[in-house]
Amino acid sequence: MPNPAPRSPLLQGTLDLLVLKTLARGPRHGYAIARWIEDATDDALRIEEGSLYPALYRMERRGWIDAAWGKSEIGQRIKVYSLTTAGRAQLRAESAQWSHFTAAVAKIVGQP
Amino acid sequence: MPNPAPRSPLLQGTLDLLVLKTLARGPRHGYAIARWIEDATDDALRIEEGSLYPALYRMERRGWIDAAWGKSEIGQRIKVYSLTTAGRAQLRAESAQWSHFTAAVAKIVGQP
DNA sequence: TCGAGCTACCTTGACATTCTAGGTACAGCA
DNA sequence: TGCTGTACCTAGAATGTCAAGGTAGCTCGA
Repeated sequence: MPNPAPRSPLLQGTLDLLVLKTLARGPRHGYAIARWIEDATDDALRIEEGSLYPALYRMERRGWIDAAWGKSEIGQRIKVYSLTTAGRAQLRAESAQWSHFTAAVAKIVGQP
Repeated sequence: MPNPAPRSPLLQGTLDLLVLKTLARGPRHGYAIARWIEDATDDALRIEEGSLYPALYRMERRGWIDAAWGKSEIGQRIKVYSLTTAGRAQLRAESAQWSHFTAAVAKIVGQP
């Protein structure tokens, strides 16, 4: 008896790349990063907060991003993230890896 | 102190698609599926046996593939997998999902 | 003034998947 | 005889994502 299929976790391993690339356009706070990615992809990519904040924490721990507390225009406390030099290198590496990977998948998937 | 980065798990969620697509070319046994994917991608994709066999078992349980014991040309016992009708539908669905997803990522990643 | 709704952050626990590292068995060959 | 390659399998650990909760403060309308 076939079990139902859960939604497939394609985002796995790509979230870091997306966040790094978003921060490459300039510093942003967490919530804004998620909103920007969703907007830029017409909601094709939805970033859950339960994935985002652990990811940001992880990347900070690895030295790819820096965090600084600040205030939004309306006075809310926000945590602003920016790319470090190591983060920039990581972005290049993950970018290359991503295109390498998709090219390989295309060799299998992209044919009759 | 920055921690080292482990290799990122890009394959996550894509293995099923790769296996389904491989089986769409005709029945194959597990080991041969892995070899074929590695060959077709010039070793860009490496399929570990510890990932492959659980994945095959999973997909069989979900009714996407059928398994049958057989013998290789040199008399080794092999387990030959083939796509079911449900598997063919799943392949179409995952294919569509994959191109949808990569297109969305490209919107973020693929620009200056 | 009270509450609803939004921004913004965070955490816990469950879950799925992959990988490492083992294991078995047998065939062919040196 | 022992090595290499084919072929299958599994246990345990690690990783990452998600659902679902929570906090706090601001704005705006009733």
